[in-house]
Amino acid sequence: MPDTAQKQDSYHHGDLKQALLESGVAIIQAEGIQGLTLNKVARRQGVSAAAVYRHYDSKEALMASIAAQGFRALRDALDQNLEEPIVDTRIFFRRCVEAYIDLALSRPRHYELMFGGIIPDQKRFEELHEAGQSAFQRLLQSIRICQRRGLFRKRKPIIMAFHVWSTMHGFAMLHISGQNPLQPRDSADLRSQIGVMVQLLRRGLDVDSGRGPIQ
Amino acid sequence: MPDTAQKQDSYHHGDLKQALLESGVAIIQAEGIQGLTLNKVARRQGVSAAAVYRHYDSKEALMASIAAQGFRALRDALDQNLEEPIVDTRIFFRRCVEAYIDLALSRPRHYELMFGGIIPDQKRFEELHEAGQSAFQRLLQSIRICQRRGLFRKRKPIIMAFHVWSTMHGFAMLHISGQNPLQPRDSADLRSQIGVMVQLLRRGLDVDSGRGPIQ
DNA sequence: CTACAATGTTAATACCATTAACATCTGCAC
DNA sequence: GTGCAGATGTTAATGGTATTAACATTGTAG
Repeated sequence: MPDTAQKQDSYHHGDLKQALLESGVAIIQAEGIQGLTLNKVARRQGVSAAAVYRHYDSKEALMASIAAQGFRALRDALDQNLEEPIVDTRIFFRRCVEAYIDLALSRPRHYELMFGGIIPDQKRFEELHEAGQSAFQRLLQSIRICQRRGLFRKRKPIIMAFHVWSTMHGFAMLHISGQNPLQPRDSADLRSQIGVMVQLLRRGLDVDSGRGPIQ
Repeated sequence: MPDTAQKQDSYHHGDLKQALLESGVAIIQAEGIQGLTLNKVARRQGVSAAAVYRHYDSKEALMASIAAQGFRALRDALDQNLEEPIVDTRIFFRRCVEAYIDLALSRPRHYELMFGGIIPDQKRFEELHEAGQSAFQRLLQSIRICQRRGLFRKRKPIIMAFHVWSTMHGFAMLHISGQNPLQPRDSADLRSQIGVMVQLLRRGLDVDSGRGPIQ
């Protein structure tokens, strides 16, 4: 039997918890949040709906796990960028933003679950809260690198990180919900639009170039 | 009978459509999107659940109307700022951003309904689509004013407007969902955080000050 | 081997959205 | 005014939903 231990024709499933999570992700991608149903998730694994409750306290708890998985994917995407050797800081920053947006747009329904307010008090779910924090930590670290390498001013990095995050998140969310007024036709179009965002962000955050203090 | 015609003890309600909408808004504010139920909306008006279907095709259609109402409120907030005499363009822009954020944070659950992906294909609902467009138009106009008055560069205003919108929207959404890492304690704290955002946005968009072309 | 914990099952409950069939009211043609 | 048509309510039914309780099977620690 391969790594992912699975039993055939057995009363017990093997690793139902993980399997349910994967089914949940698949359903959300295919049918959106409204389409996610415990019955459907269970049926997909050939199991009764009540079986879900042996692994998740509620539908909400399952959704929280699905959302957490999304945050971990976000963290990994940023990590991957952090691991590559940095030759040009501007390119490093651009890749950071691209990694975020690409991930969000590649699984739009999943992203909506993470941020759409479907799960009210995210802090109630330990796993979800941690995953969210860890993703933000990677962004924070990326910002610090941009500061250290002289691309950004040396103000409180957490403030800058939140600003970058806001912009990326707003872009992703508006685009996903069909409210991007620029309506990019192809992926090259989208990429250049991301380029503009990166440029405007960078101008906002870059080192002072002969400008006086603000206001 | 006064303007808003209402009948007492009558089989017919008077203006049930509008009343249902208001109930829906109230429920969402109080209990969140999950708490919105046709039964509850109807009960609140002392009417059967089926009565709702005389005015809205589906629960989704009611939610679309509620969301549209939110977009109109957004439009009105921006309009109000546009109507005031502009003495300082920087202050005008700051007030524009403040108006947006204040409105979003004053009715967070409502805002989530508008943008959280709960209503999948917003363009299916004429009223909703129009309301969204009209709100964006006001933002666009505000940006044009900032350009005309020399605060912003004279690039395509739609690009700048979308960037500003992304940032404001991301800020509002992250804050609402409890993911603002700065955790402002009071409204003064929040206001200064908005101030930072405005400043960073403005730096990104302002007229070139001795900088060469980018990249 | 045996008892127990883990992990499945079925069946029941209460709520939900939606629809069909029926009831009442309002307004308009006459 | 009379009466009819359409608008706007009603109740009752259907099928789906989350959740729980009571029961069944299995893996495993002793």
